[in-house]
Amino acid sequence: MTERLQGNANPIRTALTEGDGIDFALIELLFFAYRDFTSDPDQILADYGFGRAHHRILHFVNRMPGLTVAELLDVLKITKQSLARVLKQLIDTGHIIQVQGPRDRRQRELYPTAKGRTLALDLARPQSRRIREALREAEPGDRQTVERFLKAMVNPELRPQIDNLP
Amino acid sequence: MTERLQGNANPIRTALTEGDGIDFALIELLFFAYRDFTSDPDQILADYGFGRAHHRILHFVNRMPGLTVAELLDVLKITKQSLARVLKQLIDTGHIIQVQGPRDRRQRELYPTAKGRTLALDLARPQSRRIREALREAEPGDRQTVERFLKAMVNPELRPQIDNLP
DNA sequence: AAAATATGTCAACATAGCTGACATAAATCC
DNA sequence: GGATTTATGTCAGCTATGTTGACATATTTT
Repeated sequence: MTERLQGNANPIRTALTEGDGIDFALIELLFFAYRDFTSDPDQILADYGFGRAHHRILHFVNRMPGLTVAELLDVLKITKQSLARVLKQLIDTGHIIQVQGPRDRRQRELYPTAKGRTLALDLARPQSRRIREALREAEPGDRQTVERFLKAMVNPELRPQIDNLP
Repeated sequence: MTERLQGNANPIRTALTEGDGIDFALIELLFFAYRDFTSDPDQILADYGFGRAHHRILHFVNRMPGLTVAELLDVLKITKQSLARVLKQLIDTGHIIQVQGPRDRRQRELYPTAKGRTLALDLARPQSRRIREALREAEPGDRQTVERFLKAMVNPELRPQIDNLP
């Protein structure tokens, strides 16, 4: 009665395994795959003093040129204050430019410059190469299987975001 | 000659597409899938005042009970100072306990407590459920296709880390 | 006994997120 | 046409998680 006053502090020496009803294999594969997938662009970004946040903004501005600040916030799911700092840097360095909305002049349409387009491609290339390598020995239908799985991992209400891309 | 003194600042109005030789479909699917995959545990962690860093530590301590601090640093690829702060919180809250290494008494073996095991399971369950749902209408071989793809996305030299898990 | 190793700790710093409050210009509503 | 709403920007302060560098302690190895 005198021991373990604040809860059971005994070490558990057995490992959690698939036997516990959890799909650890895929949980861990997703973790490791994403870690290395993002490491490629991270190295390039470091040369510019940029981070992953810059990458995401640059990516979507290149994929959806002319999108507004509000639309970008919706895709990234961050606050405008958080976006502002990073976006400002991309504008100051001439990777992105803002154009006043033609219909609604309150809006700021975001476009890449030639410089921003080049960087976006430089960042995407090693990621695309990694994917190509990973699929090199895959069977014909495998690519679509992977696509279907990843899409099914996305919240249903957010899947339209994916379909809206070119 | 007077305009555009500092580089071409013209907006590019065309979108980057698959036609540019980049696998945007899978790049974006990985981004969205991972974003939502991590959102499940993030909500639970917030109740404890924990973040993703706590989750990763707790996960691997539960999957490899008795691993040393050095081994954990190797898996997580962070500095010991960064680990220390978060690990200390998990120890102070009774989720993890340290045991002096039996052979080498400099080492600290890390074990989950019953409380830490419970939380690890609570965090893994929604992720596992999401994966199960995503595979619900998959064909028999599809799971292995996805596993093979994700593993192939990991840096070759780091794949042994995956094989070392139970 | 000396050197190397495993861990812990202190201090200072950077990035990228957050909340809350407030400002401005433009569009919309009545 | 005045009031309200909307899109964006900005200031200030806070948090989480990472970094580097320096140094301390205990223990093992040489």
